[in-house]
This record gives sequence, structure tokens and C-alpha cells, in this order.
Amino acid sequence: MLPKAYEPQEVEQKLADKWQKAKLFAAQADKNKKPFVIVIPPPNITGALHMGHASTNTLQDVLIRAHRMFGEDAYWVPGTDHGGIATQNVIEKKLAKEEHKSRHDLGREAFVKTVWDWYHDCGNAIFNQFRKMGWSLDLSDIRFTMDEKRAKAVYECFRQWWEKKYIYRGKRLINWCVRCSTALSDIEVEHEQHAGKLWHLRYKGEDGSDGIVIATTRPETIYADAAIAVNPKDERYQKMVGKKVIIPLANRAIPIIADEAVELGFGTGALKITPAHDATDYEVGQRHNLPIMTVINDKGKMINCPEKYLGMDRELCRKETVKDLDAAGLLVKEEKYNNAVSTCYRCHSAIEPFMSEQWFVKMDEIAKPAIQAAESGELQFHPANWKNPFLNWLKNIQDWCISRQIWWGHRIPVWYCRHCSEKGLTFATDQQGHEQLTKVSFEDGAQPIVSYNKPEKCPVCGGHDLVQDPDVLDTWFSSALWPMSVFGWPEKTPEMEHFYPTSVMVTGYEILYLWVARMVMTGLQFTGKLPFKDVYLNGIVRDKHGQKMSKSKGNVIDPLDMTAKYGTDAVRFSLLMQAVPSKDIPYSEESITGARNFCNKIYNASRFILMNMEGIQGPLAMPTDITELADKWILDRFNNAIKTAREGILKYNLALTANTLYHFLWGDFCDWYVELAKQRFQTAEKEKVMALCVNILYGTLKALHPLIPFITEEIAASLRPYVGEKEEFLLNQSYPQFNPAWCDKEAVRKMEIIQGVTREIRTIRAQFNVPPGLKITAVLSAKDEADLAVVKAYEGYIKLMAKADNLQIGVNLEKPKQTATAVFENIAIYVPLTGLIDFEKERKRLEKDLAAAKANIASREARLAQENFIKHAPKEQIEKTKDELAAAKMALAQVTASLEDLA
RNA sequence: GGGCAGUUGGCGCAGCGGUAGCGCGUCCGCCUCACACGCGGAAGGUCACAGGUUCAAAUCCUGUACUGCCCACCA
Repeated sequence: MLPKAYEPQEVEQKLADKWQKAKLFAAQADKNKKPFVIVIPPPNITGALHMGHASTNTLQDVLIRAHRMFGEDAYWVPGTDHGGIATQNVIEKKLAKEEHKSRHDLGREAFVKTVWDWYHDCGNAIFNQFRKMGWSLDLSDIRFTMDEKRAKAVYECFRQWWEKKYIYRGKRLINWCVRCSTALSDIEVEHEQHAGKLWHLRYKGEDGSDGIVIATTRPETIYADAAIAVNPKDERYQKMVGKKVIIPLANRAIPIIADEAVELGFGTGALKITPAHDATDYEVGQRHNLPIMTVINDKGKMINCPEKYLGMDRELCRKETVKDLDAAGLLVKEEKYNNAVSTCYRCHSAIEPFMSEQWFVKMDEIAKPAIQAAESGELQFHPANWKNPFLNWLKNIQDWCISRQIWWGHRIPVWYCRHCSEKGLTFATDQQGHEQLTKVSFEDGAQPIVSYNKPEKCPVCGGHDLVQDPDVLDTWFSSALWPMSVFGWPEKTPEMEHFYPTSVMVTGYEILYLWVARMVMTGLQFTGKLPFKDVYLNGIVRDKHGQKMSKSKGNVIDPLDMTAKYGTDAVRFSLLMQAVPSKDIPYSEESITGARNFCNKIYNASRFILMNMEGIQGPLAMPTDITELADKWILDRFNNAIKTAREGILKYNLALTANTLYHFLWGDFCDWYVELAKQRFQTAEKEKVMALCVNILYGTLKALHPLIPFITEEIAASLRPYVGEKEEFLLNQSYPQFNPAWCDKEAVRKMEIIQGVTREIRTIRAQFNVPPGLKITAVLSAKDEADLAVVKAYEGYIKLMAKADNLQIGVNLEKPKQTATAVFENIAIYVPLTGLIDFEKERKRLEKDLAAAKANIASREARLAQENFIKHAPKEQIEKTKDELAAAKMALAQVTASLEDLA
């Protein structure tokens, strides 16, 4: 005997191994089949699987599995991302914790090797977790953004962009993360509202006058001030433009200038201009040819400032400066102020705008084809409202800062001859005594040689002393090439030929610009084709209150804990039930129990059907001579469910698929069909009923398989002999097809009546506490014979489902004494309950019905009285309203009569 | 400052032109021989607000108010 409750753990382990052994997930690369391809958003090798992976990868898996069952050559391409800064940070923390060492203690070479070792350990661990989740990735060939093929793609892109002069090096004000000690691109900077302060500071006139008062949030940068700017229209200051004021504490004179960038109404109307430490100020400085002074270095320490503050941390210097200004009587005012602080998206420390020479990509030309593709609709977003933000970003695209001053990543493929580039190169000796190139300056004459490998010799002087640029590329540089590089681009490989472009990109909306936009741009530029035509943006998994999950909040749900506790299918299904494109998923353990319960329901329904199969010889084909109402009805319901389930998959609305199949299996199949079938198991019809049960159940399992692969595979294996299926794996079978012959509106209508009457009787039973074992009599009466045709024909159904052992059905039957009454459409229902009736309760029930009937009559009559309604509304609508009115009138009469009887 | 979502029973959501559905929770009754991770039933909503379009609006349009997110150089 099978256990009463489904126990997933053992089953899942067994099946995951079996699938992998059978190489079930390998692409067939069958040229006759339409390819359906998804490249996985490569997870960073930074650690454990989280709910975000669980969500997005489950969506992809459902699509891949479903399309495979649709008969396509489905291929889900696995891989991981080296994850640049994020990974370097993790390894540095690990080093610090375990060995109390910094990366500098190890040296560059040893550090990079450490990260590679980590990758070899962690990479496999990630995919073992993926396998546990049942994700149908072909793990025989796992890509990595840093492996040789992907590195070649990165180089090829760099080379082509260099040749086109899209890549350049320049000195700019860039976003510098002091903690990660690297430059970041604009979109790697996040803006957080921060409760800060606005300080009003007095800059005295050079001539000894009161000078001018400015407002700033960053007093520690006053030492780098190059001017004070006012709006040219500002009457208060017009006379002062051109005069000079003294920077407090620094005692240096700077001019007052006029510039449109200054907002009239803000602060004091006067703005200190610090070109080296603020992006707006930098532009103002450019316009006015102001000198650029840097007072904060790459470590966040003060330089080039009054001696007192030299070497001080920028935060401390702010406090000290304010204190000293106050003491000097130059702090006019201090007010609370909420400003947006730029922070690093990896470590959330405050970003320092920083002057430095970096590598950039000129983006405007590259963006053009992408803009065109989105505008023309060739590129489709799901949901569509991401199109405009996408376009808006592309149309205002900024040059991309691609160099990072970290060690883990694709080294910039540029070399310098120490002889020819002498003055442009700065070297330092590291802690291991190795001489390292630390800084490159094109301004000072560094000459680039673009090459993947170290060149033999300098093309200019023939010298052999060549060194590689110390920086690495932004991790998103290799990600941008992912849909091509996974297939071996730039080589013309068969995979590239067959699988590119891919079918759909499934990823989170939070990386639309960071990643999706860049893939679109590179794909179009290098292949002339979009890397995918559909972009499905999934939401973020949040906690049940809509808060982002984070370790610090302690609201993280670990998917592996949950799969251990409830089974993988339950975790998958709970996510899918809520998978509406682009909507965040509020997630809690309760939503998993709901899905677990559903899995258990499937298991038990199957167990019941298998029990009843004992002694029956399979296979049983789906019967073709369907005459019984229940059979016609369930086929219609099944057919509909299958159709909607497929539509949901094609429209990327997997919540629709999940909900449809859930309600079909539980609400229709289990609650009504199987319940009705129980009675027929005792008759000669048994085999036919079993044939239907087994085939419909099997079909439902197939339809559910992409969503919950384990339990469906497990049960289908037991069912297979009975449906005559030879193929071992559901994934290799075809998805159930909509069958027009099974549509039967009439059967659905008849069942509606039976279910309606049954429910009324059940309600009466429940309200008057009729003991479950007590069979009752029910009287069904109507004015017309026609209204009773269905209940007469299927009285057996009602008797069984309502637990009535006697039904009296007839036209205008008399209402018995001591009776509870109800109405369903045109049918009056009397249930005599001698001794069980609580008259007060019954009156309340009836009065409620009375009010409802009256309200219904009033609204229908009002509508039908409207000339315009009759004139404009479609015929069916008018008919429907008339029918409803008739039914309401009938109900009113019935309820009124019953109330009178009570009195 | 601009843009995009959301606002539906206690909670979480679906519906997106014919006057409301689901899951959880609550309450009542059931260990009914597949399932108490279950079965039957009930209570609970004038679909944020104000206008408009329409015979008809939760559903379309306009505006308002909150909530969340994204973008932007107001120090």
C-alpha cells in the first residue's frame, strides 16, 4: 500500500539522477525541428541559490519543458558569470576572515588563482543545486564568462570596437567606489535617500566685505572649490559677479561667476563649484575654464588641503570642517536636508565622483539599431510597458566606463612597450617584491597595442619589454555578449547557426539596462540579428509584506530549506501560481503549503484511481462513444483547461496555466467527476469510467509536468501501462492537444443545474445540522416540465452528491410540512426535516433570500425598462436579463410562500 | 522634476465593458472505506476618491489622493 501522503524527497533525488543519466535535457540540434532556446542569466559564482534564482529559473524551465513537449528542439543553455566586483568582494572577505589577509598580501597572481580555485568548487555546487530544483539544463556543457571561448568573444568585441574607435581612453569625472577601490559605470550607481544636512557657509569678500553665503551638503570639499556660481538672473548677486571671495579655512581667493546651472530658489542661490568632486560642478568648471583641484584621494582620504586635515578620512574631515567653520563664525546655518546619496550597487558605500583616466565605450552609434528594433516592435517586452523606459534609456545613453581597478575579470587586452610608453606608465613594487604596472596615462604618452596575447615585440621599437594594462573589464562587458558567446561566437559554429538567435530572454526588470539593453546592442551590431525577440521581465520575490528579502532584515526564505521541507514541486508551483509578468511576488511559507497540499491532492487522486485499476487489464484507450453526461462534461472541462494552460505558456502568463490546471484537477476532476464515478465503479461501466479517469488524469499530469516535473513523472510512471504509453519520460511525450470534438456546452449547462441544485440541498443540510449519515428526501418542483428535464434525467447524480436517498420531482408539487426551502433558477427545492427545523433560522435565511430576489428584480426591471438598453444592447444580453428577471420573480414567489407557511 | 506600476472581502492576489472570483485566515458541521496536506457549508466586498464616455464601468478616459519602483547634475 502506498503511503497516505506524498513524500517528495526520495522521489526527487531518484528522478533528478535518472534524468541526468538519460541526458534528457540535451538539445537535439535537429534541423527539421524549430529550435526553442533560452540562455540562462548566468548566476554569479558568489554563492548560494536564493529565491530570485528559484523564481526566474523555474519560469525558464517551464517554458523549456513545455516547448519541448510542443515538439520543438528545446535547449536551455547553462553557464555562470565570473561576477567581477561581487566575486572579488566575497573572496576578499573570505580571505580576511579565514587567513586575516588582504588581496595585496597575496599579490595579484595568487589572488586570481584563489578565485579560480573558488570557481572550480563553487561552480559545481551551483549546478548541483540547479539539478535539485529539477531545472532541465543540459549540464554536459557548462559555460563560464571567463572560460577561453567566452574570453575570445570579449577580445573580439573589444578589438572591433577599438578599430571602429568606439573604445577610447579619457580623463573624466567618474563614479569611484572608495571601498571597492574601482571606477563604476553610471548604472552601477544607486541613489538612496539619505537624511543629511545642508550647511550654509559664509565666504568673505577678498576686499573684507561680508561676501556671500553658499549652501552645501559636502563642506569637506570646500578646499577644492574653484569658484562660487550664481544664476545670471539672480538680482541679489548680479553686482557681485566677477568679484572674489575667500574660501574659509583654506584662505584662498576664488571668483564669483554666473551660470545657468544654479537653481534660483534653492539654498542661498549661491553654489560652490568643486569641479573635481561633483558632476554638475565639473560641467560648470568646463564651461568657465576653472582649474580642477582634487582633495579626496582614491582611498577617501584628504589631500591637498590645510595641514590639519591631511590624511583624514572624508567623513571625519566633514565633521571637523563644520566644527572649525562654526568656531570661526562662518557657519551661518545648519538645516536638516534629505538628499540623494550615490552608492555603490555592490557594497552600498557612498560613491565619490573622482577624476581619473579610464576606458570608455562611445555608445550612441551602437544604440541606434537597438532603438530601431524596440520602436518597430521587432523586440517585444512582456509586459509591454517596459518598452518606453527601455527606449528612454537608450536615447539618453551615456558613454560606458568599462575599466575596473580590480583583479578579477577579463584583463583589458591592451599592452604597452616600456620603452615607447615610458612616461605614461607608473610602476610600483608589491608586497611580494614584484614590479607591477599600477597606472597608465595616455595623456602622458602611453601607447596602446591591442592584442589578446602578449605581443612578441613592440611594433614601433621592436622592444620585448611589454606589459599589460592593469585594469579589468566591467563584468557586464562579457555578459553583454552572452547570447552569442555561449554558442562560440565569433567563430562560425554549428550551434551559432542553429540556435542563434534565441527565443526569449527571461530575467528581472532590475537589470534591463545593465544587461538586456547591452545584449540587444551587441547582438544587433555583431550579428545583425536581435539575440532574442521576446523579453520576459519577471518580478522580484519579496516577503509577504512586500519587503525585499535581505539577510539584515532576517526575512530571507531559503529555497533549499523549503524544498527539503515541502518538496521541490511545491516550491516551484507556489512561485508559478503568482508568476504574472513583471509583478513582484510576495512570498511566504504559507504559499508553499498551499502548493504542497495540491501536490498531495494529485498524489491521492492518482492513488485512488490506481487502487481501482486493480484487476483491470491495460491499456485502456480514451473511449470514443461518450454518452454519459458526467463524461461529456469532464471532457469539456479538461479540454478547456488544456487550452488555457497552453495559452498561458505561449503568453508567458504561467500563473494562468498553474491556476487553470489547479482548479481543473481539484475542483472539477476530484470534487465532481471522481465523486460521481465512485458510484459507477460498481457497475458494468467500470472499465469505461476507468478509461476516462486514467486518460484524463494522465493528460493533466502531462499538462502539469513542465510546472511540477517530479511528482508528475513519478505518478505517470505507474499510470503508463494503463494508457499504453511506451515512452519513459513525460518530457519526451507531447503536450495534450485541444480537441474540438470534446467541446460540449450543453453538457456544461446541464451540470451547472445539477451542481446548483446539489449545492442548495447541501447548504440546507449544513444549516440545519443534518447528521452526515442521515439520508434525506428532497422535493424538486417547477412550473414547467421543461425546467425539470435535467434534474429528472440525472437524479442519480443529485442523490449521490447531496446525500438524498429519495427525490421527488414534478410540476407544481405541494410543499410538505416542516420543510426547509431553497430555489435554484426555476426550480424550487423542499427538504422536509421533521424535528430538525429551526424556524427562526429558516426565517432569517428566507428573509435574506427575499431581499436578494427583490434587489435582483428591481435592477433587471429597471434595465429592461430603458429604451436605450433595448435599442443598443446585443440580443443575447437582453435575453439573459429577461431570463434572470424570470428566475428572480420565481425565487421571490417561492420565498414569499415559504415565509407565509412559517408564519 | 519626469516616467511607470499598484490601490478589489482580515491578509495575499486574479479578473480588465454586461453590477465580483481564487488561495490563506475566520466560523459551523464532519476521522464519509483516495486525501484532516482532507470533505461539506457559511460569514465577509457600494472593486481608493471625484468627474466623464457608454444602453451598461471594478473593467475605458480625465483628474485627485495615497503606496511602491525606475530615471534625472537642485548643491
